[in-house]
Amino acid sequence: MPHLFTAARARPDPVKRIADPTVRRLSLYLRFLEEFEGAGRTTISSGELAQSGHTTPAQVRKDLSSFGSFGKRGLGYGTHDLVAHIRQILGLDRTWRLVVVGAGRMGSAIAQFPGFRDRGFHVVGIFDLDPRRIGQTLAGVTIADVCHLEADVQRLRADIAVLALPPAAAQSIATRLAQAGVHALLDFSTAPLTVPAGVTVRRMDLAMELEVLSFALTNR
Amino acid sequence: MPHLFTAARARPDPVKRIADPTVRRLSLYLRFLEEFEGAGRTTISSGELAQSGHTTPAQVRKDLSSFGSFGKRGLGYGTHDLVAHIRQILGLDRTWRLVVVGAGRMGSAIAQFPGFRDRGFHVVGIFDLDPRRIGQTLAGVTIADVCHLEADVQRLRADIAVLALPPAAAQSIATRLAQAGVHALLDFSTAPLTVPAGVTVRRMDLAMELEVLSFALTNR
DNA sequence: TCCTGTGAAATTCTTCACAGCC
DNA sequence: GGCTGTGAAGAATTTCACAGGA
Repeated sequence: MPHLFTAARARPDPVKRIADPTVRRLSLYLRFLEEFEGAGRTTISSGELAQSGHTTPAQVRKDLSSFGSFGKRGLGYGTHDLVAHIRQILGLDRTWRLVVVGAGRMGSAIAQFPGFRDRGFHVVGIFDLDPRRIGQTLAGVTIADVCHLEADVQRLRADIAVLALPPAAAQSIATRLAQAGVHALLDFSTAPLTVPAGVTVRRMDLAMELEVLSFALTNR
Repeated sequence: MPHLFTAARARPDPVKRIADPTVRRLSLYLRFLEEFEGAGRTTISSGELAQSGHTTPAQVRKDLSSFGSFGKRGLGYGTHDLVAHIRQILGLDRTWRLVVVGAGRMGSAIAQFPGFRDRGFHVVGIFDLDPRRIGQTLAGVTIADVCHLEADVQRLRADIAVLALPPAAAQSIATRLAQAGVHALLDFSTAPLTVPAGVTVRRMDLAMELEVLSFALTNR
């Protein structure tokens, strides 16, 4: 069956072939490490990281070992050091230019999400269809008309787009963004998108998560 | 290592032991089925469902077969029939009472999310700390003071709580909710929560998803 | 002694392939 | 002929367990 998300198939190994769950955990570890670092801890063991992230020490070590040997035996990992490594692995040693498409309640909340800017994600554009919204300012950015999406996205050199749209509109916007060279989409709408190879999509599906909770409550 | 989410361990088998990815896909299938049903289709094959959900026919059949034999060989699945079955499996043949804790931008957007009510998730309570917000009305619900959270949650008979709070506040609220008898949490804050056994937590972590995209863009 | 790094084992999840029924 | 249901095979991910360095 044609699997339409052929995303990270291009080269077989930047280092090996990293599983998605591993990447997600790295992101978690990073947050704890930053906390630990802020608290003045200079080293941390896989066990401590595991506890913070609700996982196991072996998992932590495996995750990190896909990228190199960052720890010292008998001691643990140097906090500062490991922060730097993980930031580099995740590509957080630079800033990313974000656009938000859809300036409704959800889009507005996302655009103003605290902790975007400080983590290197800069909202450089916000788009909407509604003439009453266009021209308003949100998080220091003026809402633009979605009709020049392609040109604006290229001019703004956007790396990532966040879609906060009604499901009916999401697919067409996704296609336009992909065509305009945006290779990463975060989709808050409820319909899964079909995108060209080379474009990565992550879904934030509120309804789905609630339904999983409903299942859990029903079958416990 | 003590794995703190011992949630669905209680009984070994309501029907078998359903994997999380399976449940998520069921939720997806349901949405497509409803669309198909709305379009007047009376039957659908595993191949068609697979295409909508970016998966394979075999996967669809396996997912469904964990719960019973709903299809007819040579024909496919009866659309209406399968909708009813999946709704029942997911526990969507009833309504769920939701509270939203945190009425900031994100909390407000969530509380007013379209398609909650029509999918059986009724927002029955909204809570905040800020005296300026308390007393305001959102989606027909008056924002209440978080200080009587426990009593209110019990009075409202809340099943599920959505947390849209700063990470620092999330853990304490989660603990209070669990104690008040809420067994399902949807957490939009960035810190993973530790909860008593029997409570299910789902995370919606915006920052993590962006970091996964950052990784994908960096390593392709 | 403490804790990392890592092959090997165990487990979980997906795909295959085919018997069975319409 | 077409499509489901499912055991068996295969792939991916997690856990184990232990060698090896600080």
